[in-house]
Amino acid sequence: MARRKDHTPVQLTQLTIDTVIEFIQHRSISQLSLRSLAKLIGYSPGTLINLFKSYNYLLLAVSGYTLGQINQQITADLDGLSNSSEQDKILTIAKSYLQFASEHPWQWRQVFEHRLEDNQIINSEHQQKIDGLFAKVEPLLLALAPNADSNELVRCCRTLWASVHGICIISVEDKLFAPSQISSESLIESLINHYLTNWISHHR
Amino acid sequence: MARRKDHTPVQLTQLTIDTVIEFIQHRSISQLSLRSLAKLIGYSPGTLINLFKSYNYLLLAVSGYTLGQINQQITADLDGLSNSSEQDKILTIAKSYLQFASEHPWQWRQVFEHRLEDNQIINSEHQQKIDGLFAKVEPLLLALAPNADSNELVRCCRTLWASVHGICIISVEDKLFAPSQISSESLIESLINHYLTNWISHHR
DNA sequence: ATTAATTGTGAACACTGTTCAATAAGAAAA
DNA sequence: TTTTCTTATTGAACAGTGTTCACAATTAAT
Repeated sequence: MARRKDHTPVQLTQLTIDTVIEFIQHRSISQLSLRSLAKLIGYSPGTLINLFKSYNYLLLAVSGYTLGQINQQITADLDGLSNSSEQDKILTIAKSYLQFASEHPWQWRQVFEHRLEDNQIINSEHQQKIDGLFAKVEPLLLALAPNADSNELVRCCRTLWASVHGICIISVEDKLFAPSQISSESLIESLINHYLTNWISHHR
Repeated sequence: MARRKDHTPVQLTQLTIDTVIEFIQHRSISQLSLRSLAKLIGYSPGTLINLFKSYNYLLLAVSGYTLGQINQQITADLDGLSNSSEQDKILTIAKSYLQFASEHPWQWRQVFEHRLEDNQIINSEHQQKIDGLFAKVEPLLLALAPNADSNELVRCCRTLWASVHGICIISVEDKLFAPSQISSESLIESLINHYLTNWISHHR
C-alpha cells in the first residue's frame, strides 16, 4: 500500500495535530495513545512515526502548535491597547495567558507536562517559543523603569512570569478538581498590582 | 510461596517507599516501573499491588511521604525564629520550600506530576497535605494585616503560594536543563519583598 | 500428622511505542 | 499498453507496561 495521496505530508501533519488538539479539548493527553490516534485519523501507527520520528516528537509538535496559539492570542489581546499604560499591557498579557489556560486546561497542561526523556536538544526550539512570550514583557518593564539595571530587569521579568505561570497551574488544577471561590483573575490582578507597583517605585 | 515474613506489611511499605525515594534522588520517576521496582526490593509485582492496590496508589503514597518531608523541613527551618518578623517567617517558608525543590528536583516533581486518572477521591488527602503548608502562612498574614477581610487574606495567601510554586517550577526546570544566571532564591526574595510589602501597606 | 489459613507468585491479558520487511499503488519507461 | 521502478503505507513482531487471579508454598491451628 502506498502513495494513497489522500494527504500530502504537510496535510497529514496538520490533520494529526488538529486531531490531537481537538482531543485534548475534552480529555487529558494521557488518555490518548499513538495507536488510538492513528485509528482516529485513519492511518497506521507506523505512518505517524515515519512522519514525526516518534510519538514524543509528535506531542512536541502539538505543544509547539499550542504555544503558537497562545502567542497569537496574546498578540491579539494586546492590539488596540497602544495608548494604555505599560502596566496595563503587562496585566493584559498575564490575563490573556490565564484565559487560555482556563479555557483549554487539558491543552495547556499538555505543553508543560510533556517531557523529552533525555533529549533536551530539540527542546531548545520549545524553550525559544516560551522565551518569545517573555520577550513581550521585558521592553514594557524597561519603559516603566529606565534606570533599572539589566540584571534587575530580568529578575523582575522572571519573577512575574513564574508567578503568573504558578497561578495558572493552580487555576487549572482547581478547574479540574476542586473549584475555588476566589477567581484566578483576581490573583493575577493582586500579583501585578502589588508586586509590579512596588517594584517600579523602587527602580525609577 | 507465602508468609515469608521477611517483612511485615508495614516494613514492606516503608521499604518500598524508601526504595522509590532513593531512586528519584537521581532519576525521573518515569524511568521507574512497577516491575523494575519489584525487582529492586526482591518481591514480585503482584505483592506490591496487594499492598498498595495499584501502582498509582503506590506513587501517591510516595508523594504523601515527600509532602511530609517538606512539611518537616519547613517546620524545622521555622524553629528558632520566634522573635523574627512575620514577613521574615513567610520568607523562610518560601525559601525552605524552594530549597527542597532544588535539592531533590526529581522527588519534588514526582509530587506534582502525579495524576490519579479520574479518581479524584483519595486525592483529597493529598490536597489536605498541601493545604497544610498553606495553613502555616495564613496566620502570619493575619498578624501582618489584622484589618484585612477574610477573602483578601485568602487571596493574598493563594497568590503568594502559587507564585512561590511557580518560581520553584522554573527553578527545577532550569536546574535540569538550562541553568540560569539569576538565582531562584533572589526571585523568591523579589517576590516576597515587593508583593508582600505593598500588600501589607494596603491592608493595615 | 492433618488441616486450615494466608501470603506471595508468575503466567496470562490487554495495552503501550517502535522497528522493519513485505506490499500495494502511483509514476515513469518501454 | 505493459512493464519496471519508486515509495508511501502497512501490520506482524518485539520488548515493555500495569493488573488480574488461580495456584503454590509456608506457617498456624487442630
